[in-house]
Amino acid sequence: MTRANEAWESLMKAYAALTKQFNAEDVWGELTMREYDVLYQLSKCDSPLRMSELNRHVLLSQPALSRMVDRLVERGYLDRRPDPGDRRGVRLSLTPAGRETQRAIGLPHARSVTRALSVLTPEELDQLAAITGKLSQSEE
Amino acid sequence: MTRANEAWESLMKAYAALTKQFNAEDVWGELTMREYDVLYQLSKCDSPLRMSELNRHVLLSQPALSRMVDRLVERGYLDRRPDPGDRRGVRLSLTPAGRETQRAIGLPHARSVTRALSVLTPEELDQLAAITGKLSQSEE
DNA sequence: TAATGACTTATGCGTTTGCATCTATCCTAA
DNA sequence: TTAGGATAGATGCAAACGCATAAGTCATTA
Repeated sequence: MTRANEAWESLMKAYAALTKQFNAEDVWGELTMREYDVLYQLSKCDSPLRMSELNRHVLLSQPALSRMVDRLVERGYLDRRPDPGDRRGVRLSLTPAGRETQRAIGLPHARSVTRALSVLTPEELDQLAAITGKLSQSEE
Repeated sequence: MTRANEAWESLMKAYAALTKQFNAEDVWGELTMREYDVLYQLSKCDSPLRMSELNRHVLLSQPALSRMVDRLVERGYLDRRPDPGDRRGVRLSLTPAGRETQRAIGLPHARSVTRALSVLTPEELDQLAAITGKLSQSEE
């Protein structure tokens, strides 16, 4: 077992443990965690996002994301309109209700995250962010 | 945005990017990545594992795991038998075919992992393993 | 400008998932 | 010993998923 494999296994284990814990918390309201993730990704952009771009940040297949967006539009959280510059594509953004819902869930969830990671020192948090940042960057 | 939240987001992003990359590689044969994970977890234990114990290591709901085990038993990868000490429970282990399949997939996959994490120095790999280890430990 | 191939999103379809619940067994204490 | 609650795993069912592919648009080149 190489160092790299141990590190990856440990990362997966931490991801699974934390994800399960966050999922079990009673903060998600009318959304699933995956749906919240879509709203969160959109909340970070002020200009509308392309489906394909959003798909890069979400752990879902393209068809699954397409249908999840369907449902979120239907339910009034998302605005989907044709991209004027490229008629193949769409531009996605949060509706006011979507933004509101994202905030309402994001606040308590952010507190859970802070609490769960409070076993790490500030230095360790910085190291973790730096190292994982390096990993996702190398994929592009 | 606190340090903790930045670290968690960066961890999620790295997990998503790497998972997608590994999933796209042509090493999984007749298994999905999730199924492989079950076989891998079992390959690490020499004594049979309880379903509930296995469930702690896998990112699946209890019913979903129960049925996935069903299918893996059906397909000849897993052996499921009643636990003699607790008649509510079952004891899961790999069949020879299951062990063989796990190895056949595990080898090339481990190489992919090594390659993907080769952007990190040995020190960074150790730090990553230590920090994420601390995170999953604090959940127990 | 017409043809070819790449790209973006949507849809058909069979499989898998999660939630709620059920059954069976275990454990504790009256 | 037996009633009540906890725990382990399985099952019914609707919702969501991934794979393969379709439909529409763009970009290149002949």
